[in-house]
Amino acid sequence: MGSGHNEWCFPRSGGDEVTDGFKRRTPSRWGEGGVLREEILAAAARLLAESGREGDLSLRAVAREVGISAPSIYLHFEDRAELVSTLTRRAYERLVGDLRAARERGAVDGPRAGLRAMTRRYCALALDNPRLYRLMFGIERIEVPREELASHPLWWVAEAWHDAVAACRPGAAEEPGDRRVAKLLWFSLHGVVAMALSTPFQVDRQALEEMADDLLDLALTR
Amino acid sequence: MGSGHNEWCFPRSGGDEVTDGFKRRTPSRWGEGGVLREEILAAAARLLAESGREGDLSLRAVAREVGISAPSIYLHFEDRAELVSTLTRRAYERLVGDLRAARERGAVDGPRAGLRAMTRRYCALALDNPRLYRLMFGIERIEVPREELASHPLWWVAEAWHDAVAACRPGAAEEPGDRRVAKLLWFSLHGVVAMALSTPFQVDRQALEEMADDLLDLALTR
DNA sequence: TGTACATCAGTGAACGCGCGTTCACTGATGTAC
DNA sequence: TGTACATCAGTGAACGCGCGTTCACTGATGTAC
Repeated sequence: MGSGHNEWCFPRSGGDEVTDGFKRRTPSRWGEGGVLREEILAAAARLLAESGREGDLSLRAVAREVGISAPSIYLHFEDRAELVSTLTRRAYERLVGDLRAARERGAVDGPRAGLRAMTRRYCALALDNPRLYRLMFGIERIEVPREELASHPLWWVAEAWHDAVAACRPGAAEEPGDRRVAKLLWFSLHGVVAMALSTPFQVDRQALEEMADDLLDLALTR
Repeated sequence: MGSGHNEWCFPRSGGDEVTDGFKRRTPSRWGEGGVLREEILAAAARLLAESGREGDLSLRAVAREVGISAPSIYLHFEDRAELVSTLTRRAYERLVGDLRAARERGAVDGPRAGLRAMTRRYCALALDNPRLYRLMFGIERIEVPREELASHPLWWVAEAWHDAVAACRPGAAEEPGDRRVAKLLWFSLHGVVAMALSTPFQVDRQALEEMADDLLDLALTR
């Protein structure tokens, strides 16, 4: 179904099942404890991608998926909350990186082509990683704690959009206008994507991209 | 904070605490069992409005809120799922009714004013009932069972938008165009509203309405 | 009008479950002398 | 080179919790005769 290269989850390691006789995971070498930390994050990402929302992601399930005991997770994360927040933060980082890279590639044909490429990439990533998209934008947390407001990773995403939009509107000086347009474009795009994911309306990849193109035209025209 | 008339939740009955000595709820009269059913739904709506997502809404909490024992709920609902689905279905019904009513009131100044009124109402309802809005549109269920697809209440909402948009574009004949525009408008509006609710970006009522107006202009222009 | 009985609305106690987290432990890997 | 010890990575058993659901019950309200 998917072309594959858009997927953010990690392949299962797989070799472990063969050595089923071992009860214990052979401990990492000294100083290599970090390896397990990554395995845990990968397993959590896999579970999330396969089914469920953040709320359904349990420490015990993650431990099962990795093949370790549940308490082992506490060697690498303070608690469940830290695991989840690490997962989300990485998702945002990766998203922003991907968006910027896509824009850069597209921008060889001009800033507008760059923005368009970014828009398409956004759609593709959302369609290919629906649960991860929901984790980031699914209105999971209606109230964000005050102290997180300023440093919230969503601002990085906002910046990426702003940069891409500003490049298309060289009528400089009026920066607030750029911000406004960028917000409108991104938010609208989010709406289209979110509705496409929540499914009753069948929106295939092509229809989604058409709507995205429409939005882009509307936002930049006039 | 809120003006009040937009809120969909129900006031707590309140009198019960006084008669704290009673252990048992005095049973309803014969044939009046339905009363408790409504109380249960109201309590569930209240809990949902005050905090939490659908997943956090537990039968036991609802029972506590109503002041009855947990098993009593089974006299009125098959199981938890039926309670929740009843709640959601009503939310959709109410939403559609409200949107149509708002449009009708606004339409005395023409179809476009009607659509505009509907748009504003949509924003207001979402802002005043964020959890309920999330219950309806929060991408809670990424995969909807096939058999629910055709009869999903979201289609009612889609119809309401389509009707309102079609009235503004008397260039009849091209019905697919209307559908397309209606979808784009609604989905975009959803995106703006959803982002406003998920908070890191402070979008107040006025900013939200401005963005909504922009979307309306963009969707209907050209 | 009185009495036996059916019906209805609601209850307390208990079930088994998976969860996050804590605790005292095991055993391999490294270091000091 | 050998031995005692510190350190590190990971574990099994147990805790208390709230949950959805089932069960046999209670007691008031109505009906039949």
